[in-house]
Amino acid sequence: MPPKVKTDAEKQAVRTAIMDAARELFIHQGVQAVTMRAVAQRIGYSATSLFLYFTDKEQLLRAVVDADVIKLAQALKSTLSIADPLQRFLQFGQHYVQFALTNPNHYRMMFMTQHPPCDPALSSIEQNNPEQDAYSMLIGVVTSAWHAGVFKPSLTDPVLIAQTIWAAMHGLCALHINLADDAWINWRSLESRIQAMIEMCLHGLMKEPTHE
Amino acid sequence: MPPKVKTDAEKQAVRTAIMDAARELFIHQGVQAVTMRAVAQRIGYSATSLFLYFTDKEQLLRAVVDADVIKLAQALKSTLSIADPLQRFLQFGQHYVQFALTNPNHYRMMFMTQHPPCDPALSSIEQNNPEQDAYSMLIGVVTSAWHAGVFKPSLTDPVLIAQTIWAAMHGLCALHINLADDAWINWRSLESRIQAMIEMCLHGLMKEPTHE
DNA sequence: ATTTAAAAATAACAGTGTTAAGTTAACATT
DNA sequence: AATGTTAACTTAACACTGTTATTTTTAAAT
Repeated sequence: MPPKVKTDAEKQAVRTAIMDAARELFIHQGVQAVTMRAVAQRIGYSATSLFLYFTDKEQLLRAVVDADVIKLAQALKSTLSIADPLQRFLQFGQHYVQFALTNPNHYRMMFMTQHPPCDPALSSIEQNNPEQDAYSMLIGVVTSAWHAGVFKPSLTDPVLIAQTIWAAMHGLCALHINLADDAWINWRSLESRIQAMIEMCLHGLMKEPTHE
Repeated sequence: MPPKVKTDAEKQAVRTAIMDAARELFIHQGVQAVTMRAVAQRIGYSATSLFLYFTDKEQLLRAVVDADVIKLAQALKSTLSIADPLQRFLQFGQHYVQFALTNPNHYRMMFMTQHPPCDPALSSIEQNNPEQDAYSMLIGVVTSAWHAGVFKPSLTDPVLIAQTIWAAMHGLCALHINLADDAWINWRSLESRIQAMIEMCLHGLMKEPTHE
C-alpha cells in the first residue's frame, strides 16, 4: 500500500492528519484517551507508523498543543487593536479566561501538566513573536498600560505586575477546570468568581479603578 | 508464608506500610514512579497483594494524599491561635504557600490533577471538621476577618472573598510548580512574586491595607 | 527486468493496572 | 490428633500502553 516517495507537502499532510486525529480525541475525551493506537486507527494507519512522523508521543502532544497555543495567541491578538490601554488590558484578560474555560483540555496540557522543560528551540512557536507568543503579548499589554500610568505608582516593574495577574487568572481557571464538580467546595458561581477576581486585581493594582 | 489471621491493627499496619512506601516514591520521584509493583517491592509484597488493601491504584494514591491533606490542615491550624484577624489571615496564607512549595508533588495531586469527583463519603478526611478540612478553615479565617471589618464594605460575601484569595494563591503556587524551569518565561524571583501577590490581594480587598 | 529504498504493516518487547487461579499455613472442629 | 476451612499471599495471566526491530509492499531508478 505504500505509494512510495511522498512529496514534502504530502508528508506534511499526514503529519497534520495525525495531529487532527490526536486533537479530536484530546478535546473530547481528554489526554488519557490519546493513545498511539487510537490516533492511528482514526487515520487508517498502524500505530507504529506514527513514529515515522513524531519521535514519540510527547512530541505529538506538544505539536498539537503548540498549534492551539498559536490559536490562543491569535484570539488574544484581536484585543491588541483596542486603543485604550485599560480596556485593552481588560479584554485581553477576558479572552484569556474564555479560552481556558472553553478549551480545558488544551489549557490543562499547556499550564497544568508536568512537562520536561520546554526547549524553545524545539517548539514550533516563535518566541517573542507577538503573533504567536501569548506570554510576550501579555507583557506588552501590561507594559503599555503601565506606561499609560494606570497602575499604582508604587508598582515599578510591569513584568512583575504581568506575572501576578497571570497567576491570579490562572488560579481562577485552573481551580475551576479541576475542581468545579468537587462536592467538597460550595463554589460561588463562575461568573461571580471571575468578576470578584477582576475587581480584586483592579483595586489592587490600579491607581484609581474605574468600577463598571 | 502467610501467618494467617491478622488482627485489625496488623492489617492497618500493612495498610500504612503500603502508603508509606507509595509516599516515598511519590515525594522523591513523582507520581509516575508510583507503580503497584514498585510499591509492593518496597515492602516485600507482591504487587497483587496491594489490591487486598486498596481497591485500586487511585484509591491508594488518594489515601496517601488525604493523609497529607490532614497534615496541611494541621500546619494551618497553628495559625488559628493568632488573635489579630488580619495577622491570622496573613499567616494562614503564608503557611499555605509554604506547604505547596515544599510539597509540590502532594500539591500537584491535591489540586492540579484530574480526579474523579471526590466523594466526601469515601474520603478519610472529615469534612467541616476544622481539624482536618483546610477549606473550611480558610472559610473560617476569612469570615472572621470579614466580621472584624478588615475588608472593603463593598465585599459582602466572605465565601466569595475566600475563593478569590484561594484562586490567586493557587495560581501563584501552581505556575511555579509547573513552569518554574520554563525557559520561555523570564520569571521574577519567587519571593517578589509572592510579595506582589499578597500586596495585590491586600490592596484589592482590604479597607485600608497596612503596608509592612 | 532488476535493483533500491521509501512507506507502511506485522511481530514483538517491556512495562502498566488488574483479575483469576493456585498455594501455604494458622485456626476451628470433629 | 487429624481434618477441613479460610485468611493471606503468590504466581500466571490478561488487556492495555509506548516503542523498536523486522518484514512486507511498491513506486521509482537503473
